[in-house]
Amino acid sequence: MLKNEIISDHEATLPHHRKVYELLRQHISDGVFSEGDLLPSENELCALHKVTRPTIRKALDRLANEGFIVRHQGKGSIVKGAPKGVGILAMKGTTSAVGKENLITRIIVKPEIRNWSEAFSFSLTQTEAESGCIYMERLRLVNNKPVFFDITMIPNINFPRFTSRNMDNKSLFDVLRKNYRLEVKGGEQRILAITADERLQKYFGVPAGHPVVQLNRKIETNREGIFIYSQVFCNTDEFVLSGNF
Amino acid sequence: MLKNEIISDHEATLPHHRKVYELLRQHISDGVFSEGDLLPSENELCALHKVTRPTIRKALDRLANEGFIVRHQGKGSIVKGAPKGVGILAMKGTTSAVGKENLITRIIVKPEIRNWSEAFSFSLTQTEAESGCIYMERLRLVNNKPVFFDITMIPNINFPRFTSRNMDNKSLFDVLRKNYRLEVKGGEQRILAITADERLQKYFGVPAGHPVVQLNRKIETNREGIFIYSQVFCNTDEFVLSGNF
DNA sequence: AAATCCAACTTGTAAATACAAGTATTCATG
DNA sequence: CATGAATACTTGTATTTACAAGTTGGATTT
Repeated sequence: MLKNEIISDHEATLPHHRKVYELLRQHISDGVFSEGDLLPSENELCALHKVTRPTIRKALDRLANEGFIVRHQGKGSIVKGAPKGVGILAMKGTTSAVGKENLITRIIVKPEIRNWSEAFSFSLTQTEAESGCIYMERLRLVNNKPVFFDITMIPNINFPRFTSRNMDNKSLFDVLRKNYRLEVKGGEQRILAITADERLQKYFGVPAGHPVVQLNRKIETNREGIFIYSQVFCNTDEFVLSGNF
Repeated sequence: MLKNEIISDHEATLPHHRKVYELLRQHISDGVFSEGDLLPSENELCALHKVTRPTIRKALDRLANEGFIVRHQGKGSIVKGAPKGVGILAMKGTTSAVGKENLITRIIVKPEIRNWSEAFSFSLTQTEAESGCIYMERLRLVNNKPVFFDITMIPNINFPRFTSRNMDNKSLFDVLRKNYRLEVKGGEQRILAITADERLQKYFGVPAGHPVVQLNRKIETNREGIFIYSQVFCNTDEFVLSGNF
């Protein structure tokens, strides 16, 4: 395995099945394979990545489990497209389809170390309360219209260079997964309807009394006792929150 | 493998890893193992079920993935307890815990055969549109305060005596599952915030302009092409919509 | 007595192999 | 030409073997 020696640190330590998973997932997301396409057969992937079938199958197992592909015995693995919203609500236009190119993220408060003020309506564990948190605020615009305003808080446990990372176009979860091996598993969410306060009126450009969806989420990760807390406000005038379950 | 020969048909056809999974899952649900317990080690399970480690690991993989257990390298697999809510939003009080005894369902419109007016924001398949639908409206009260108002529409495909069933205290899904073998799998939901119209003002006892969560859901079933459509309005003043994902 | 090391666990990764079962194509036969 | 059988794929299941890596507890040493 000469090749591994020249690969950067955090990638070299990834097990093979994981690397194959990441690559295929990337390719599906990037559209190298599109919906309905037949993935290369397991044996072809074996030859490609120079690993054995159990290793490839482990990668495909996960892709199938997460809804990226559907496997058919005797036929092959068919690309399903987007991941099943892992409970993370995606947005869906009521008028026209919205591609990724129309989504702009504007950072209101860049990631910075803070003390926990509160975790919305959720209670913190002691270890979380003791360490500070990384705090950020973002505004998401679709077709140049502000739709989401979200506040995210992550326990401050050894994320080197995190606050200096450029988060503009990357998904926060992607950064955490690829660079820090922090994987989102699931969580709890609470939904309520409120009327826009002054700040939301300003961000969304809506009058007082305008109804807004508020979403409080406590998201589990693969690290024991580490949760990501996020509060999302959504102006559902033109775009509704949409998700699979 | 003498043992397998005397096992009933549908169990005999299950692969080993699946049988081990089902058994362990049952044992966790039944409390044979309780939360925090250490599961038997993989090698012990191998000996117990007379299979090899990869087979056992495949069963444990799934249990871990579904949240029944958490695995720790060098330590063992720890029982986590209940399965995660499958995304169906339950309600959670902001003030005090709410038991089931405080939930009352009031039927506004008893199940009746109608033509499809519309499936909220979802599009209907042709077969659905051709057959009529079973329509019902319900109001749910928690501690005698109205919290949910929901409209449910089900394709009218051979549900004998359905419209004459008493739905007062039974869950709609339970009736469908037990009497008609129609099982709910998952689905798509769209969430938006609105202000209460006259009807909701009346039902919820709120003033005009009051924010309300609206939930449009298209729910998949085990029967191909058969979906249940439901529209839920929720007054989140005292109770918020809460769910796991 | 306390600290250290080591051995005996645990789960994680990976290979090589074999056969079963489902699907699609090809080719021979009617 | 149409039908059906053979065959060359595909994924599914399962074993065997080997070593890596994390955890625990006991024995040894200081």
